[in-house]
Amino acid sequence: MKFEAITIKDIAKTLGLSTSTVSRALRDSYEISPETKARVIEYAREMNYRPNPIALSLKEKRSSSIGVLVSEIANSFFSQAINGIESVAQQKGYNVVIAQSKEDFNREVSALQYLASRSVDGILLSVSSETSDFSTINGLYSKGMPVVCFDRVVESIDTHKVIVDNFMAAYNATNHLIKNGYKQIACITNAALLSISRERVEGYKKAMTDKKMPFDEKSIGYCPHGGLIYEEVEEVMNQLIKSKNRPDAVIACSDKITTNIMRYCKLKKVPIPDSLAMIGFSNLDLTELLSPSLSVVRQPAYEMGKKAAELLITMIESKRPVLDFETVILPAELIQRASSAKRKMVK
Amino acid sequence: MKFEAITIKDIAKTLGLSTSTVSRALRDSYEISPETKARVIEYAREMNYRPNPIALSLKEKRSSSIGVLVSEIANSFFSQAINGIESVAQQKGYNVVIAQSKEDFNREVSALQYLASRSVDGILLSVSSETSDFSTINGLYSKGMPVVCFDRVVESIDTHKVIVDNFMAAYNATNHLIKNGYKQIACITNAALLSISRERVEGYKKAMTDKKMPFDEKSIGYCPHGGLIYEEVEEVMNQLIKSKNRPDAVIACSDKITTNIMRYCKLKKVPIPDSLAMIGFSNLDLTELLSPSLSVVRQPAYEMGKKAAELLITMIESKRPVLDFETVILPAELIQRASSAKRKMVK
DNA sequence: ATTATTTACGCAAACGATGTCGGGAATTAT
DNA sequence: ATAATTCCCGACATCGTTTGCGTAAATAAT
Repeated sequence: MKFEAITIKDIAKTLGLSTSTVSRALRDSYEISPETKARVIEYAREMNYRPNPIALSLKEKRSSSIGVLVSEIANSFFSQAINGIESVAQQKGYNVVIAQSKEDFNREVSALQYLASRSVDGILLSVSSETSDFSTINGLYSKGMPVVCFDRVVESIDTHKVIVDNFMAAYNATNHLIKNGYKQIACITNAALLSISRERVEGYKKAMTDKKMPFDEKSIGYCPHGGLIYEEVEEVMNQLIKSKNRPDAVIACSDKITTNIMRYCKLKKVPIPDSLAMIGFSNLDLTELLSPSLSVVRQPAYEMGKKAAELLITMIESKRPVLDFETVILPAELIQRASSAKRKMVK
Repeated sequence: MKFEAITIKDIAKTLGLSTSTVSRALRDSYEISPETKARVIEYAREMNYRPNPIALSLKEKRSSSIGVLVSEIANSFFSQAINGIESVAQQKGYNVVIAQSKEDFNREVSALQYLASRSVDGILLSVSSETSDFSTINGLYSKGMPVVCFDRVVESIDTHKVIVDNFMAAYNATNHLIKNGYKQIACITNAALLSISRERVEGYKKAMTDKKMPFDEKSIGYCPHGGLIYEEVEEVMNQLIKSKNRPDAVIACSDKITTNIMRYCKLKKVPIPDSLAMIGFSNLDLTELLSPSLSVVRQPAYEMGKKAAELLITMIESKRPVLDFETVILPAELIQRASSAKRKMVK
């Protein structure tokens, strides 16, 4: 089954003209007589002619499309970011090709390879949590593929980056828990080597040391798959709950980790916040409806996507190599709700 | 800034061969001597050569990509469906271009036009709630563009369709409320002309009449934007709550309507289920964590996406026009939780 | 009337890859 | 030794579109 669209050739044939004349008539060239123009335009409209973008791409060496590579679409942060990306792309005449890595390094590499081979003009990238080898993306970038990183950035490549102030976000979230009277605060985050993990852990550590709170490396739990798998969160939580210094509060550093901790507490009947307070990074729009209503760090996902897409399109359309790179740092929003309410003074 | 990939021409030039020879060597043609083959393959590997898919598309008149048009990516049902689509596409060598209508008819038409103009080999469509004029999609389909509808189908085109048994899903959900003792059951759904709305309303009506429950058209509320806008849900709820026959239970027929009713009840302090029980269509994976835990009708979104993509690719790859169409009807799952718990006998 | 200019269009090349055809050289058959 | 066959490879057209260049006819300038 095949869809055959009408081409300039068809128009030329029926109208007894050459393809060049038709092409020029459609582009309203001064070289074409008004009568011919009218004939061509009328017929093209009638037949609902649309230029074949593939032929254009081949000729122009650009596809007017951008690739987006994220770990998972079914994640509120990323789907909101994609919304932002789409809004810009649509407006600037680009279309968006989306690929998912599912936090899997091999899938990431093959997705990049695909996007690369000239089918997209640029790439918006948020690396998978497994990725520690950046040679694929580095290779593409050094060959001239415009790349903008967002959220999870690659330090080793020098390009535009759009991130959230992860340090401050985690610092503020931790501080909020401290202020509300919690003493043993744990931090559960993504894979250790991810930029967002490192920055968030730094923020957490800084808040803890600033306030001279007790903590050690055991207070920090890592989820190599970003919490995508319930069991990895369960394991980390089991460790923490059973440890000598059982935490009375936890800060969850990703969307999936946040919801999986809630699930864990529900299953294990750990009351929040009385037995364990929590605040989590999340972009779900119904965290207020959870039981208990959830304190969250909310990232400006839509704006991040928008900004990243704008930067990418600027790079793509720039005539000369871009050398001056921007790192846009947007603030996250701290929303205080019941899950991190003031600690009840027991004893 | 431009990314210039290596081409067959470049290889031909450096190796002192013709492009045809290089092409044949890479495709392992018997016409090429083993030595030449080895030289070409080795050099291509070294330079990380990849055929330009755009050139291929132009020649083969196919792009190996499929378009997906949904109302909104940031919707758990659709993002899960897209996951299913992607899994099939990836495996069959297609890539996925995603477009959103945002429940806006004009955006839907322009997205279809874009996808159409030969840049995709087929389209997976779930129409927007505003759409009542199907001429664009009908036109494309009649010109030979393979289309598979899923979830929200277009009756007027005869093609493969993948849906949920909306009638039974709504019937069972309503019955569940009846069994749990609720007397005045309202139904809030999407735009009236959407297939899913009609089928779900039919299921609701059947359950009500079967059990001789009182209801009239005023018990049914419609949200033209599919609940995407809080205010439209608010208005419908206000009407219902203030009506003479105030409902004691409600069935919400879409993801967004479900969460917005919960939000409404929280804001207006309507206790669930004591003052208003509810069950809603939802594919969120944390409805159990809501307060109260939410009874839901869960659709097999991933499977639907998978099946729809499989059918579409079959259509695309079929040599002769497909005439025998399948309508796949999958069952939805009813999950009973606190929000629709047995009615407390007041009075 | 001759030349210069404008008008309005067609021809051909290009983008990258593939497939058809054809042909020179080497090998085998007669 | 000549004819037939095989082996390798190159030239060319093609997909749809744009664009530089060429040019016939019409008009304007001399």
